Amino acid sequence: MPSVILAGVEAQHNEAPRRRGRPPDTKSSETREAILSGARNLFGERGYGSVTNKDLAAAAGVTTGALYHYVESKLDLYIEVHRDMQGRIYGRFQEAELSQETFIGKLEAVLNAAHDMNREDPSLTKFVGAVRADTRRHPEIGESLGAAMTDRERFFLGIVEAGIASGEVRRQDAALLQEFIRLILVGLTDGASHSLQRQRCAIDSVMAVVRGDLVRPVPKSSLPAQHA
Amino acid sequence: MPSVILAGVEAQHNEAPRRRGRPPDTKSSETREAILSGARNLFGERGYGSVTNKDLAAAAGVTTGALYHYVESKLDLYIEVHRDMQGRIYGRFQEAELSQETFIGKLEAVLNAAHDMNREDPSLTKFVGAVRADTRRHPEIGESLGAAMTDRERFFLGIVEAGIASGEVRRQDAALLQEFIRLILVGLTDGASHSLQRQRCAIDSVMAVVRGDLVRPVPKSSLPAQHA
Amino acid sequence: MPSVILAGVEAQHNEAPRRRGRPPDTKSSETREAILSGARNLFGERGYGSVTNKDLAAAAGVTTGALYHYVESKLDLYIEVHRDMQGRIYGRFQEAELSQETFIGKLEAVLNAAHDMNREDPSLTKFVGAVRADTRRHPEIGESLGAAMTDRERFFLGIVEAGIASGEVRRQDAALLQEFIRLILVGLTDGASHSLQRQRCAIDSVMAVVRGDLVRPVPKSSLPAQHA
Amino acid sequence: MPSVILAGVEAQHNEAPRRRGRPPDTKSSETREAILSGARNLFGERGYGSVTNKDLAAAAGVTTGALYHYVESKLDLYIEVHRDMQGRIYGRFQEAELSQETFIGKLEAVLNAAHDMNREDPSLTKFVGAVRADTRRHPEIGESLGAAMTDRERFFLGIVEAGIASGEVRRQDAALLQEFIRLILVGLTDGASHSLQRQRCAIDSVMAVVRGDLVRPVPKSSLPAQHA
DNA sequence: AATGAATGAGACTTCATTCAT
DNA sequence: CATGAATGAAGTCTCATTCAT
Repeated sequence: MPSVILAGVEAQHNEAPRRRGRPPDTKSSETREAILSGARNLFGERGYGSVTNKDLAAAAGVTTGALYHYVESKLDLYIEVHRDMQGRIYGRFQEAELSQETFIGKLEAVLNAAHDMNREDPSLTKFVGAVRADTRRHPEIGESLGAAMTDRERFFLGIVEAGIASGEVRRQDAALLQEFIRLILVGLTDGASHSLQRQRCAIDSVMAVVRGDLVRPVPKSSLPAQHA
Repeated sequence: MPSVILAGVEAQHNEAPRRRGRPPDTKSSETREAILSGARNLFGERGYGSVTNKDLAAAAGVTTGALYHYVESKLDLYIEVHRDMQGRIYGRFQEAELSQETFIGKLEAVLNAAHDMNREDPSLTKFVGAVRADTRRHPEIGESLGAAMTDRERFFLGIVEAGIASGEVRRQDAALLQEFIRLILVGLTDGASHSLQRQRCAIDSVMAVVRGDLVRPVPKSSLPAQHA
Repeated sequence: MPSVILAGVEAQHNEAPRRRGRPPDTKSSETREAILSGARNLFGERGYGSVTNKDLAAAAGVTTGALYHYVESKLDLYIEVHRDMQGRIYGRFQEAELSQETFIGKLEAVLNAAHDMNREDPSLTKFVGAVRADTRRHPEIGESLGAAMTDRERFFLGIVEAGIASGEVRRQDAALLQEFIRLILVGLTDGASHSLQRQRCAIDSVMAVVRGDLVRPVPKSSLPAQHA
Repeated sequence: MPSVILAGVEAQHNEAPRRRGRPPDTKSSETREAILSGARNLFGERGYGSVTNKDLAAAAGVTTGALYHYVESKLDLYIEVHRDMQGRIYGRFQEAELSQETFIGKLEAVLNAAHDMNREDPSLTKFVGAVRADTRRHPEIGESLGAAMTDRERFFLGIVEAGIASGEVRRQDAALLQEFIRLILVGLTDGASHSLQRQRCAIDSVMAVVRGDLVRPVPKSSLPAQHA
């Protein structure tokens, strides 16, 4: 997590007498952190177009002019937030995925990890949920994001492969399953992220359906009695 | 001069600057249709905030001022499009739902109906997909939409109830299942609506998973999934 | 006063069977009357700039397009109303003036006539009160009104002359007195016209002051006022 | 680049298109002063509705956007100008009033003070004269002005009371006299403020009439005025 | 590094007027 | 005579961005 970007200028003086060890976090890097964090929040909540530079500045506790010391434009800030977000998320996802061996296990582990992160910092999930719409509404974003967006695809493709290897999934169903995952991912971020409880419930429902626990097709006769 | 619906295409300009006053051969109802249709397209594609009055006027083949003969404001136009959309969709959905008796049958029939409608007029589905984000980004929309938004909930609750009656679903799973439906609906409209083929595939994947055909848990040696 | 307010719906048939004698007032002339009357009201209440053509049309029970059958423009309508107003007022004023012989008598008679007219049709007085401001705010009006505005001056100059003839006023005070009349006229139309009661009171106060009944300078120990 | 106050004069354009960003040597307080002053001028001359943002900006030597650094809206600017005006006027009025003891003395002192202020800065008086019409034409103004408008009433009520105390006025005539003052005030601001000379003359005429010097009723043979 | 005054482009909206019907 | 759809110009306001300080 890169710390730097001191934009050439050193912090002019160290308030306190220099202590040993790690040099003090420059004020600059704190401001940068505040800007990114505030932006993630606002973008996630209201989307790129509805957030003004003034909002962004206020959320970071600076003025609009100051923003331009840290980013080149509002668009650039959005891209920065996106990059930062991806770094945070995929580490956790990878870790979760590796802890399990079956498709179902990996899927559940990853969804749980996503939920944990949502609990720790909801702005992250909300931002992810906003990206799709923003990309469609503001073509500049899609262009600037470029390849960054296919990472997710690759990641979940890996999980599907694990399911094939374990025998849970037939090779010919891979494409279908991947589509399904894409689908629930959209639902989980765009739709269910604004309430922790709701997201928890949604994840559980997905896992139940995937396990075949939620719906049992009635075999022959149309309306039989309740099953046990 | 309606005719259009070329949405966004400036069209080939009848070089001569239009005279003032009422153009020949206009029919109010056609223009109104052109405005609604163009707006549905644009809103669905780029969202409320990114579509300008100029865009809307151009898509309907009129000037921005003319818009205000038909609606009171841009917001009002959005609401109008929404109302129109609901009328179109729910008739079809109800019809589809009634044609089947099981939960799975009803679900599939409704999703297929949605897909058919998407094929007939993609702007409808795209608009539906845009509404959620727009509502979050522009509070005025949520306020004006009011109760109109809960209709969907009620409709799908009915389907779940049918599943309980038929024995496919346990009563205690109703809430979970409803959450699942919400989820895939979001995924199907927000995420998969921009490509017919993709949406078809997504619907199939959902039905396959729901039927238990897509994933078969390996019975014996599966590592237990941890839970946060 | 014009039947109407059916806004858009034609009177389908002339209720009563045609009577003999004078040909019926064409609908046209009734409409014209309605337009002038409605305009006088609106202009008097809100001023030229704040009244829209739509307001004017609605007040007359027609559509904006119809307005242009009767006047050439909004400005033209204003001028028309003004001309109509002057015709109505100065007949009454002249009559009142001629009924008295002294300056005080004439002044009171005229102010009373003004008050009577205000009672009969307040829109007239309100319109008069609005003209000054409108003229200043919209130079086109002043230009179109042209000489029409000096009529008032001439009229009141005549009354002052009568005061000189009767011995109530010294010739060298003529200019001063005319200025005074101008002043109270402004006050009586611009300021006091919106409440009949108030206008009555204002007129009485003016007459009382002019008669010397309202304020009696204290003869002996008054600090001399500075300034001429 | 403020400096100006040329109100309405486009000034001689420094041919080169202005660069973006903050111009050199700006002082916020000067610009604010220029905006208020220019607005007072324009509003006073043409009224709220006829003055555009572009006019206001040009009069202050800035662009329309810059206006919104200082006020929240055109309406807000109007209110601000009004507040500023009241502050300036009532100090002077109070001072003038306290310098005299009789009703006539106080009245003359106050009117003279008004005239002096008109000479020093005519925009002030013109603005006062415009307020009544603006309030009637634009209800928002009346609402925003709120209590600020009754101050004048209170002030002149005080002068009338002084007249009662000094014996110049009978208690039962108080209401009548107050109405008279209201009347001449309207006449003096709305009607006579656009020419210094005229206003001087109008004030003199009022004082002469109040003193009983201008009109002497002919004692014996006066025809009685009729009354409606 | 930070401020905040200022710009300029463009958004939404209103309105007098025109004109085919 | 009357309608009302439509125009086009103008008005109020917003906002990303720049730049002197």
